[in-house]
Amino acid sequence: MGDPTAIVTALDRAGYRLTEPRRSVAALIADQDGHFTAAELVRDARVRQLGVGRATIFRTLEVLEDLGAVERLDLPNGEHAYVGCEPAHHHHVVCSRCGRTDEIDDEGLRAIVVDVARRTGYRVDDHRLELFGLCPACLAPATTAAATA
Amino acid sequence: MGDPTAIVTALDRAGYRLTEPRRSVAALIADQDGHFTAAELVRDARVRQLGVGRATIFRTLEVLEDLGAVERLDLPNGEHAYVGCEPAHHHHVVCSRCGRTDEIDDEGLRAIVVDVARRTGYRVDDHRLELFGLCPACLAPATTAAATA
DNA sequence: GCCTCTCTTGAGACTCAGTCTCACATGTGG
DNA sequence: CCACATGTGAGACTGAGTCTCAAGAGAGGC
Repeated sequence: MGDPTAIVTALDRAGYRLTEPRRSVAALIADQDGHFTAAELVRDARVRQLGVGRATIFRTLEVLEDLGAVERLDLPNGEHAYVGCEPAHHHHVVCSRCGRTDEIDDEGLRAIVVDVARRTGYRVDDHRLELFGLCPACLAPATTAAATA
Repeated sequence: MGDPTAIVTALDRAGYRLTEPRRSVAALIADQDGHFTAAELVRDARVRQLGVGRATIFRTLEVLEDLGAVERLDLPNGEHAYVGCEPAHHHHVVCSRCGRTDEIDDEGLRAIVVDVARRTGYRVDDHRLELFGLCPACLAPATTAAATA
């Protein structure tokens, strides 16, 4: 599906070595649909016989998160998942059924943050917004079924 | 600090038995300042020699979360924490230094959710917003120090 | 007050994510 | 093409959270 190049160049630009395992992880991530967990990458790597160790996958994800090439989500069930994404501040809508994610921008939220800061007296440094629901594709059969029933 | 009664009555109303261990957990929670982790409750329980098992603490937290008497937070470092709170939909600002949390209401967010749904085509069923920063109390010495320096 | 029945509990085994260590391998700049 | 810092894999380790199961204890009925 995706193209690992963006991840690889991000690593390169940040001064990390372009090692074989890192390229493999980049390729695995580029191939994910929607969000994915570290465990899934580990499994995929094993299936494809890439010979990439567990520790390396965790380490690479950590690096990529620092670089903003990947973002971490906290799913409602408590799992930690990741999504490959553009390195700019933004948020995600996550499909609870198929795991697809879309990025949403920050706009309206900024006003809320400012307002909350004013009302509570906190200095707000960081925030996280995650929306969960059904994506259009998963929604379609549901509505059709409802109409048919 | 807090009063465990609210938690106890919430359990009662929902038809759960008011057992000694549950009362203990309610008391522990009421005594927490700001957010707390399951591990902290376990430690506190051991320190106070309450004789409440680990499993019970996890189970009670789960029940209380269902009842909305407690809400789960995902801290930026990946830890799962809880806050005792009113059983109504809302969000939290969390102090990164002292762990204090304040509730913030939903208002402005609703508009964002609707807007995102319209633009992405998702049906948004659930959302989570968490703000992180410094509370007024932790902010005060920082600004004072800055002014002095 | 006490009995019974069901819900709840504690201990500890278990699972699984994530981290750490350390000897070995490999990019990269010179 | 060499040297050496950086990165890697195996596997031990940690700690959160779950599960099981026999034993314990609320709560309603008598």
